[in-house]
Amino acid sequence: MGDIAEACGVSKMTVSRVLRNAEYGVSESARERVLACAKRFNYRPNALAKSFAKNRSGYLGIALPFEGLLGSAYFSRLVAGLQEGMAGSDWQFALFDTLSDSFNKGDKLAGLYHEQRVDGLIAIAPHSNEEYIEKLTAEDIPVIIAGEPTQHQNAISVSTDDEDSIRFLSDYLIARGHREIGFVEGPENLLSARLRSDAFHQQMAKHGLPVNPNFIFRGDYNRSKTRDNALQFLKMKALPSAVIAANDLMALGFLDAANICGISVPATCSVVGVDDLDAAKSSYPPLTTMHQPVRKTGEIAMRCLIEWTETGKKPEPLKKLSSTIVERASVQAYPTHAS
Amino acid sequence: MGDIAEACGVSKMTVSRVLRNAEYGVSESARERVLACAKRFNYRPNALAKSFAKNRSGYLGIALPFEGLLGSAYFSRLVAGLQEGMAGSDWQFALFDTLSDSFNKGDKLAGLYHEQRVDGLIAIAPHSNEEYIEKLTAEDIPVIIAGEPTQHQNAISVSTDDEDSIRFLSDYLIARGHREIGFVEGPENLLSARLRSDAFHQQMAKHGLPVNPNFIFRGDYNRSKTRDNALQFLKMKALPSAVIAANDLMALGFLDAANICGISVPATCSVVGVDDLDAAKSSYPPLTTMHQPVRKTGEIAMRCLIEWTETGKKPEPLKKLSSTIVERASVQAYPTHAS
DNA sequence: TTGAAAGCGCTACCAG
DNA sequence: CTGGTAGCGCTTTCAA
Repeated sequence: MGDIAEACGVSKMTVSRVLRNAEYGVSESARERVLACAKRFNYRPNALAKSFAKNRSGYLGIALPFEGLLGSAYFSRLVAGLQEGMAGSDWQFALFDTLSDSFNKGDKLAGLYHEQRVDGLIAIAPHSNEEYIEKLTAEDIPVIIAGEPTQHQNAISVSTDDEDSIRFLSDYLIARGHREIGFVEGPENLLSARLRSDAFHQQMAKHGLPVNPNFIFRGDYNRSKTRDNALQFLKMKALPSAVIAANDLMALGFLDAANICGISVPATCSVVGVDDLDAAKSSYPPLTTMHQPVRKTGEIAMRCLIEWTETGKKPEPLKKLSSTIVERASVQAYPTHAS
Repeated sequence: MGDIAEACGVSKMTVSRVLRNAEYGVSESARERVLACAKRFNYRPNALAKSFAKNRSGYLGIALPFEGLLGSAYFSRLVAGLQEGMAGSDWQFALFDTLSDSFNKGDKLAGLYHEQRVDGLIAIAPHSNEEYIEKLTAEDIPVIIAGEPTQHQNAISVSTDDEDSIRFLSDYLIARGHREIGFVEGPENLLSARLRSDAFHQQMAKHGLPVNPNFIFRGDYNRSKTRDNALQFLKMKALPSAVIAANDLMALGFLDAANICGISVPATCSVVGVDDLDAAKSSYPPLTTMHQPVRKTGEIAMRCLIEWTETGKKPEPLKKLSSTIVERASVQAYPTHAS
């Protein structure tokens, strides 16, 4: 930078101003000269020096459990949103695994911030409210939880509204004449799965409809496991006219089983899921499901985070985005064999 | 750091030495005092300052097309390897999308390096030999291509050996009495897909076996597309006794179709794939496939990159890792109806 | 074994 | 509108 100042016969300051795109405080002629010179010298601003001087790393961290999440459609959608939310800005992504260094996750992540490796964090932990959130929040580190509502006091989160999806789906099927409705459960130890299950039972109760325990089975958010369980389930003499799966993966597993058994969906039994995975578009038959605005979640989370790190002002604590139904071909309205 | 030097009655230098874990050049007593003091002060080294002084960002970039790859099992496996390769080191991951900023990918990535935002790059571009590789290589930027062999001169890559997998699979089926073998093709525009296809034809020719064009169809590395095409395919009166899918996703799609049609795998038709996705373990029936050492690929790539950035010595140009078969339940040996 | 000094490349702050 | 000066927190170099 000194070189180019010298070559142009101006001070480093002027050069700095021009290069920083400061719109004021520099004459046009000087600006042009400097710009030309910079190009000639093939000048590259040094991000390290800049970071150091401004006391900002320029990196925003994404913290998530690599195993399981990194390869999921959910992650890629969320990141697409994060990207969108940071479009046009000069921030960069850093990536951290909350599983490694598990012995001291809180310290690790907090350290990242204190050591100025990142200026803020997005925590993706849809599967549990990890304890590290508490520590980060307590230390006033800019961190936003994406994808899961959290019970932590003062923590900021942006998520989709799981319970609402299930309620909607229950109403949807009931409105279409279904009375006997089955449910495929997610893993017991996951908050979101419990929330979904509760919402189903509540909504059935609200409509005065009984829940037949035979029509409930576990799939653990897993396609092949659900398939295997459904293979048993479908042997029952009396089937429900519809089944709600707590997520798409399980709905897909149910379809796999139905195809193997030669049971027709939706003629014999309707199926709905939650998530709207890419695969739900092209399943056999295409799956009616709740589209979760995961991408939007990421976008909002990122905007909040940037706002927070740039202004220092902590945003509102919680946002829940609601889902919308995508009607495809796995639901039969007014089934003739409905009880 | 000054504070703690003062408090201990030593110089900043001594403190620096202690904190850097320099094994020599400092007395035990001084070391202990400094360490204690640092703990008391809750001292945090500032990574920014360190980076600046050492002229290293501490970040290694992973460049990939977010869309399509970010949510894939392939990506997560590769990253697991990268992580392994960087275990114990002080490097961090940065993440860049080769699709955004597509207008000037080369410049963008090169810029990242020149601006010192990253000290090296892993390029994951299994689907094409992007032009930006050329630019990076020409500028002697430490970049390693993971997952795909490359034709670029001087570029360094670590990849799995696709052709070898297909050759092995062909031999494997032939050795088990199969004579009429079908093939599910990947997308035409992908190098790896063409390579796999060529390998199949070559190997059949080598054994003096004809390839029936009716037994070849396209799946484009896509599960549901393959399912739909296979649904047609399986209507043929004469089927091959085995089918090789150029990847697991397509093998899975083929299984979907077989299940829907009620065609028994492997009794009627055997199926094999390439990749060994998680889903291949639990498909119906479980899939016999080639396990690609994707994780290993990542690990080696990362080790090479670190070596390169730390020593400045460019590693050997190309490594190909070979695959091993995982025998499950989708192949029938010595089918009775083989021609 | 220790310490003093210089400097990494940039920005902030205050003068002119 | 412009330029000087003073750091940012660490490492490197050299001298004691």
